[in-house]
Parts: sequence; C-alpha cells; structure tokens
Amino acid sequence: MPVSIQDVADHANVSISTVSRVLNRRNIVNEATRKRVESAIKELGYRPNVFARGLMLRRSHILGLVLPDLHGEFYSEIIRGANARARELGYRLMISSVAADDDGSELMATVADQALVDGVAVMVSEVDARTKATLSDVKLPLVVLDGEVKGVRHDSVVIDQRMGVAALLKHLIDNCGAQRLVFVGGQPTNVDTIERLAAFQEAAAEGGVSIESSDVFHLDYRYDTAFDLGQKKVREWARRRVSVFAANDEMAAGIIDAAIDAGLSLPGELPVVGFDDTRIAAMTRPRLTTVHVPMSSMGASAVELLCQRLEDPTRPATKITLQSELIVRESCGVHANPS
Amino acid sequence: MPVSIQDVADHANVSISTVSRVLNRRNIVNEATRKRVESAIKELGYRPNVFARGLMLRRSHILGLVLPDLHGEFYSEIIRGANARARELGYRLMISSVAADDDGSELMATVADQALVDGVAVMVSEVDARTKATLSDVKLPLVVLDGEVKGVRHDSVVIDQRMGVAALLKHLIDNCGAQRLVFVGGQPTNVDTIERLAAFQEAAAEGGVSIESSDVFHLDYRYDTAFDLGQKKVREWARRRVSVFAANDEMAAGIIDAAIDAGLSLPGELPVVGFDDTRIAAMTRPRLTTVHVPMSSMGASAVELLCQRLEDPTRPATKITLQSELIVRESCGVHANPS
DNA sequence: TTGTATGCGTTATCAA
DNA sequence: TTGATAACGCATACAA
Repeated sequence: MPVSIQDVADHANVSISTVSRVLNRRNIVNEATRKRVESAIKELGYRPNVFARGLMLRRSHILGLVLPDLHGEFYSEIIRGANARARELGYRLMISSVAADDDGSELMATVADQALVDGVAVMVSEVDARTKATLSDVKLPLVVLDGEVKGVRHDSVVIDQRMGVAALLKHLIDNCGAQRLVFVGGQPTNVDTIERLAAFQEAAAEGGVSIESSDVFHLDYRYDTAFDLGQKKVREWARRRVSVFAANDEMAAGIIDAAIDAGLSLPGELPVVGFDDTRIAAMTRPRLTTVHVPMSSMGASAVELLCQRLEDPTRPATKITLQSELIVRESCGVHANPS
Repeated sequence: MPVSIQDVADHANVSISTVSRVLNRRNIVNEATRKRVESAIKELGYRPNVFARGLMLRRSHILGLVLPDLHGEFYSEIIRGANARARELGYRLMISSVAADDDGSELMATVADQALVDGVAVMVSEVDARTKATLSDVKLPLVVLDGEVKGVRHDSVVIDQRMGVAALLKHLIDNCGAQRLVFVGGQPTNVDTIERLAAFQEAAAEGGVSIESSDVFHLDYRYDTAFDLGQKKVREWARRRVSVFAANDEMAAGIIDAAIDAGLSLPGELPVVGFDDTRIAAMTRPRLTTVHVPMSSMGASAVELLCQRLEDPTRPATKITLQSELIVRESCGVHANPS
C-alpha cells in the first residue's frame, strides 16, 4: 500500500538515486528526467518515509516542548508561539506536560524518552537537585524556558521580570502614592515567584517602602485561593491603606473580587495590580494594571534557539532576554501613563 | 556517540537478536543472559533508535493532534487531557494548530505531513468542502473532534450540546421566568455555533418562547467584541426584559461587564448565561450560570479512540458522546438547583 | 535458547 | 548526468 521510492523510480524509468536527487538536490539532475520523476511522484502520491529518512539523516525535524502543568493562558500561548515558529522553520512540535509537583522522575521520563526529537525546550517551574540532575543528562540541544540551571550547558530564554516589576512599583509608589505593599505569589520554591519577589523587594526598597514579612503571601497562582485569602484580608489591607501586588493576573482578580464582595470601593480603597497581562486582565473591574509578559514570544524564541543550535552545535550558550512591559489600566488607581 | 543495539550485544557477549528479544519478548530468553543484557543496556544507557524501529514496525507511537487556533482554555484543556491519556497508553502527542480562517491548505499541509504519526485527531471549527476534501484524503486512523464529516470514514468524539442547552433554557424559562431570549454566538459557519443555535431555537420553541431573528448575533467568541455589542444593546435588552444566552463564557463575561458599566443591576435587570464552564465562569460578578463542557475528556477520548482503532483497524466507526451539564450559579437570577 | 541473515526506505559514495 | 551498492539500527524468519 505505501508507495516507496522504488515505485517512483520504476514508474519513471530511473534509479532510486535519481529520485532521491530530485527530492533533495534537484539541481544536479537533468531537466527532462526531473520532470518525469516529478510527475511520477505526484501521480503516485509518493511521500518519503520519515523513518528511513530519519535513520539516514539522524534528524527528525521534531522539537520537544516540555511544560509544567500551567495555569491556562500561559500554557496555550507558549505552545501557540512555539508551534507557529516551528512550522515556519520546517519543524514540528512534540508536547508533553509534567505535573508541577513532579518528583523529577516524570520530567526524566519525558525528556529521556525524547529519543526522536532533535532538541528539547523545557520550562521548569522549580529548580531542585533532581531537576538539575535530569537536565544535565540531556544529550540533545536543550533550551531552558524562563530559568537557568547552573552547571548545565543549555541555551535559555528568560523574561526580564525585574524591569517590569520595577516599572510597576515605581508607578505604584510615585504616581499612585503607595505607602505599604503586600506581595501575593506562588510557592517559595517556584522560580517565577522567587524572581518576582526579589525584584519586588528590591524595587520597594528603592522606592523607600519596606516590606514586612507578614505581608508576603505564598499561594498557588489560582483565583480561588487568592479569593479566599482576600476574604480574610481585604478589610485589614484597606484599613492599612496597602497596595497589593499579585504575581499573576488570576490571583489579582481573586483579590479584587473578594474586595468588591466585601463592599470596598476599588481602586480607591485597595489598589491591586497583577502580572502577565493575560486576557483576564481586561475582564476585571477595575481593569488590571499589570505587567505584560510576551508569552507566545517565549515559545517562538525557544524554537529559534533550538534551530540555531542545530545548525551550529559549537556556538556558545545563548540567552534571549525578553522584555516585560508595564500596562497601566485602572486597578492601581491612576490611569495616566507613567512618563 | 549514539550507542546501538550492536554495542549492547558486544558488551553482553550475545548477538543483537538476543538483545532485541530482551527488549521485546523478554520471556523467550534465558534468565541469566537476560540479566546480562539488561545490565549492559543500563550501563551503556542504550535507547532503541526510534527511526530504525519505526522502519520495521511501521509504528511511531506518536499521535497527531490538530487544533484550530482556539480561545485559550479550550485549547489547553484538550491538550492536557489528550496528553495525559496518551502517556498512559504509551503514546506521544504531536500538536499543530491551524488558523481558524484557514483556506484548507494549511490543514492539508498539517495532516498530509503527518507521515510519521500513527493516527491523527482533528478538531474542525468549520466544515466546508475543502476541509472535507482534505479530511477524506487522510489515510491514517482519524478522529474528528467536536464534529462529524459526512462521507468521510472516521471515529469521532462529540459533545451532546443539545442536552446542556435544553437544560439551560428550561432553567431560564421555568425557574427564572425568561420571556424573551437573545442568542450571541460565533460566526454562522462555526460548527459549535450552528449546533448551539439550533439547540437553542429548538429548546426555546419547546418552552414557548419564540426567537426573533434580530435577536441572534454572530460574533467571534471573544470578550472584546461581546463587550462592544453589549455597550450598544444592554439597555434595550434590559428594557425588553430579555435573557441573554452567550455561546461561550468569555462573551457572556463581556456582556455582563458592559451591562454593569451601563449601570444595570445584574442578574435582576439582565440575566446572562454562558457556555463551556471555563475558569472565567467563576470570575464574573454575578458568577456565570453556564453549561459545563468536559474539555480535557474530549482530548482523552480522542486519544483512546485512536488507540483502539490502531489495535483493531476493522472495527466499525465509533462515536463517543460526552455529556454537557448545566451549572447554575448566579447570573441567571435564580440560584436554586433545577430539579 | 541463541545466532545468522535478510529487509525495511532512505541517503551517500563511488563508478560508469 | 546517472546507476549500483553500501550503510543506518532494528525486528524477525530461519537455522543451529
């Protein structure tokens, strides 16, 4: 049933080498025979066997993308961006997600099992010893998304969260007059949380605002838990005139809704800002002031790095830094664009 | 660099066939030699070459998943469900998304190119002649997600939207006293819109409510456009005491926000219900009454169908119907669960 | 129970 | 410009 290169050769009265040449290095074959071969190919509906070809070329033109079990939009946007760029570059994407609370073995299995991909992009949400061990075992071109694993050779694409956080806090402090700040993030081991919290504390200090450790909360990036926290805290926060920095939009939305349910007037009584600039940011009332993170670009850049490394395996490790950007809406209390 | 079956054989002082047997039909090989081979495998870190194996077995254990460029959560949930089930069954997933406004050629390219997958699941958002032509060209096991393409042999997984819509309208009419209804959907060619609109009209008729054609709106499933429409219409709708049925949660959220911005009191002055039960449904105020669609189950079921067909290529075309379920929250005006 | 030999569909090398 | 032939790494029929 499957038509092979031999069938095409027979049909065009040439040898398989000629067919192969038509397929790959079309220039060095006679015009007339090339046409004959081409029409034979079309007539028979021939498609080269991927396995045989992969066996020879040691290239599958497939890239692996391993993501943690992420909150919605982040996940799909990264895939979307990676997918689009991969196709442009002639590659395909194989995707696996691994549970966030993975003990490392799942990551291991996923990555190790990728015997057929030409390279793999991995997004890590927690960098522990096990992750590191797994990743250092990877023999293929490796791109780490949104993080770096010291001691492991890999390219990486990271977000410059510091800039975004700094711009956000500067706006909050300088333009909105924030005096006290609350941080609501993910678990302390989460790489994004670590970075955003560090940037947050640094920027707060720079703005002359000190953060009490009791004003740092570690949740799980979800609306519900943030809503629950909000129900307990918003009145106190409003009384103390704090501004809330949530490490993603969904938690910011949860806090906003809790505040509104509690009868607070927003943003006046409780400024709340988010992070990521997902679609949710435009759906809250007041709309979220947040930091835009170029999610689909992350996916696209990862694919690009992988492809570049495939073309030149010897080049030095490369890091692409993507900028994040302050988006001022209403939830911070001041619409005006910061200068 | 890459270690082959021959290396393992040498290392264990056996022939490659013995190694192969250990790998595949472990039972027919001597206990002692098996152990020797296994330790050689581990020691050398041997992994079978996927291409060579695929060349022999004509199986890649890779499944293709082709999705339209969907609104966020739907997309990621389907992938998540498919991915999880695929792994359980020993398969991997290759994902491509094709633009919703595709002229068919992109779909064609994606599917035709899938020479290396064992089967492919395709979600179609529009069924036109071109799509049909493309799909009927597919030689591999094919599962159509959320639709059926007549004249093409394929398995399918569909959502019983009729039941959900019927339950929703019954609740709206019987329990909430809806007298007039407005439908806000996607484009008239969209398969979901077609089905949801048909079910909507049918259920409305059954409940004794007639729908004027000027009360049927075709948007694009997005928050923004629904918000824009809402800005123009909510006052009129409130005046006429209509209830709004939006074909997804995001549009429902847009209309709700427009209504609230217009100073309406919800759900009292304008009941609005959604569809899908995405996370957004719990984030609106009032919270959305909606119909739950089992998104991740769709992905999982598609994978299952594909695997079953691979095991038994001759079995008759199978359709899995997933139930949708009414979720009553606040936006319809009546909290009570329908009996 | 194990080993030998063949073929899977390509690309690459070399000769014609 | 073309064709014969040897890999590529594996599974398997057949021989031992």
